[in-house]
Amino acid sequence: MSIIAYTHIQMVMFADIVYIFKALADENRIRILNLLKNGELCVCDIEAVLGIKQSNASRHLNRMKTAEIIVSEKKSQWVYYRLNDNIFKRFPFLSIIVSDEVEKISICKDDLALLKKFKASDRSCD
Amino acid sequence: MSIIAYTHIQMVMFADIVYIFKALADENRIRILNLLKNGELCVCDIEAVLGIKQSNASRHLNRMKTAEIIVSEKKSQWVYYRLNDNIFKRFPFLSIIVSDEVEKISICKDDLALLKKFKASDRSCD
DNA sequence: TGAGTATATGCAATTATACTCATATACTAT
DNA sequence: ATAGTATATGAGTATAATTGCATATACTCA
Repeated sequence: MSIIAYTHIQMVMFADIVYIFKALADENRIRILNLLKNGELCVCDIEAVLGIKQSNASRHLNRMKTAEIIVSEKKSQWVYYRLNDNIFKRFPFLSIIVSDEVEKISICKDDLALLKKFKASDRSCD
Repeated sequence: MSIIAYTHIQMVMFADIVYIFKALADENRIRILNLLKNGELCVCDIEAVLGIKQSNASRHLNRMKTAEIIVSEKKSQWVYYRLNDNIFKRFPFLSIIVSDEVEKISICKDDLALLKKFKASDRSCD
């Protein structure tokens, strides 16, 4: 690895960071990030816990995927979404939000309990 | 001070945090926060550095004031805006954004240079 | 008091966002 | 192949956000 690699400073484009804040500026999407902090989930999990329409859940996930906050992986008929480790390393404040701030929100706590219940039920896909 | 004060856990309402993200989800407002990190400024400073209309600057400032990210103080005919220390203590990720992330954005560096030049000129109000 | 300056705000136009319904696509299992 | 399930997406609607212009308000200074 050349010395240039060590002296390289990663500039952030406005588009990147403003787009990230836009992605965070929605109650449903914060709730989704909260759900994803313990591992990957498919669209139907999120749809069920948040109590929103499938198309709506899919669009929120896509918005965060475009902002590179989450990534997706198709496994047979399901698409699993998870937090994008790379962006969390690049923007450390994101980790604080997902680990600390979300803890303070009561709906988010409820969501985690509901997710656990849903995962244990026979309505979950796995 | 009673023991209750020490055991009190501050819950965060969704409205609060989502509103903060909405306030951050705009290029002009991020640029304003960058300008304010070294101290208070009046509306005309911001208007000049960002090259936006006065009414627009005023509205962006008001949006962040409503989200409690900044506070204002009237001094004779000027209104000075500055970062709200309280909210930065309450939401530590805000400090990271304003100190670290904004550093990586080239327009923000340019803005600081422009602000310095503007403040030294005779067009500045102080 | 009157002119000038700084800031806020009503109104209107434009654009962006969130949501739903209906449908398309992709995959599974019989 | 066919039916069923999971996900994505086009179209339409409703609401919110951004901006500029014009104007109102508040203050200063001569």
